[in-house]
Amino acid sequence: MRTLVHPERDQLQLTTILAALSDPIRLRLIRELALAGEMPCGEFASPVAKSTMSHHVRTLREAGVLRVRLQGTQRRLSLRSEDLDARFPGLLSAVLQADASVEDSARSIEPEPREGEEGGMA
Amino acid sequence: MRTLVHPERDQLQLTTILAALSDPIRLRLIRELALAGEMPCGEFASPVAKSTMSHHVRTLREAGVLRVRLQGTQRRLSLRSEDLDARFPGLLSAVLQADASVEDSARSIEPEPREGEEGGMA
DNA sequence: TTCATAGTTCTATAATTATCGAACAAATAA
DNA sequence: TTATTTGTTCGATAATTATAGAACTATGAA
Repeated sequence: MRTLVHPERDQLQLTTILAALSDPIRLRLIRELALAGEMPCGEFASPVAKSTMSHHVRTLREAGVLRVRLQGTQRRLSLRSEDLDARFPGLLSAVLQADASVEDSARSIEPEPREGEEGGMA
Repeated sequence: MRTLVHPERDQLQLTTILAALSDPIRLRLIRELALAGEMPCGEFASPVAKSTMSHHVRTLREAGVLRVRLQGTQRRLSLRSEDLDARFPGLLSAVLQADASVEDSARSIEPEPREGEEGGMA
């Protein structure tokens, strides 16, 4: 129980990373991390239960988006910016710089309604 | 049955787009589109059924990643590069330029095994 | 009109995924 | 030692998603 599994840089998979980033809660976590540099898991205020948060952190870690460092009773999280930049140049910064206005916070509360298709066959 | 619904540029949502791009089949389609410019749905050789392909195209269209234009019996697809660039600068190009070596094609055939966690509590 | 082409929609199913609460585990403080 | 803090893991459930086949629709050609 000492080390956590993190994928190697050259094993990072684009689709896995995109999937990891496509969740509103995880995206918010990533953004806070980008600002804070390194922060403990629990510092992130989220509307979900502890076990759910644990699941999200695990998803991000296994995708290779962040690194988890054990320190005392807490796990300190940090973005794997260098690895991500090396393998997928520009991806992380594009995601971080993206306009976070309405959307993400909104989506985590209330998913947008499925648009009603207007047109018989399309 | 004339027009298809496409989200407006300013309604594009990052998480929705990332989710749309996180599927191996859809990612491959997007890459072909980026090369071919505009191409009919059916030109894309995929291992999935017609109805499944239709679902993927719809997902991409509703996310705002591509545009579908009706022409005769076929639907011509094209990337919404300008809209994407305007709203999320650098995102599409980062995804397109990403090393597509092993991973994506591989993942569509055989998903990578869930790594066995080694460590009691993490 | 009849047929072929291209794709959608419906229905169903299997697989993932998000979520939570309860029980557990490790490090540290009292 | 016992209790606290910080998080994980397990088991269950609900929601989403990928997939396919069958029936359907629209366009254009014979």
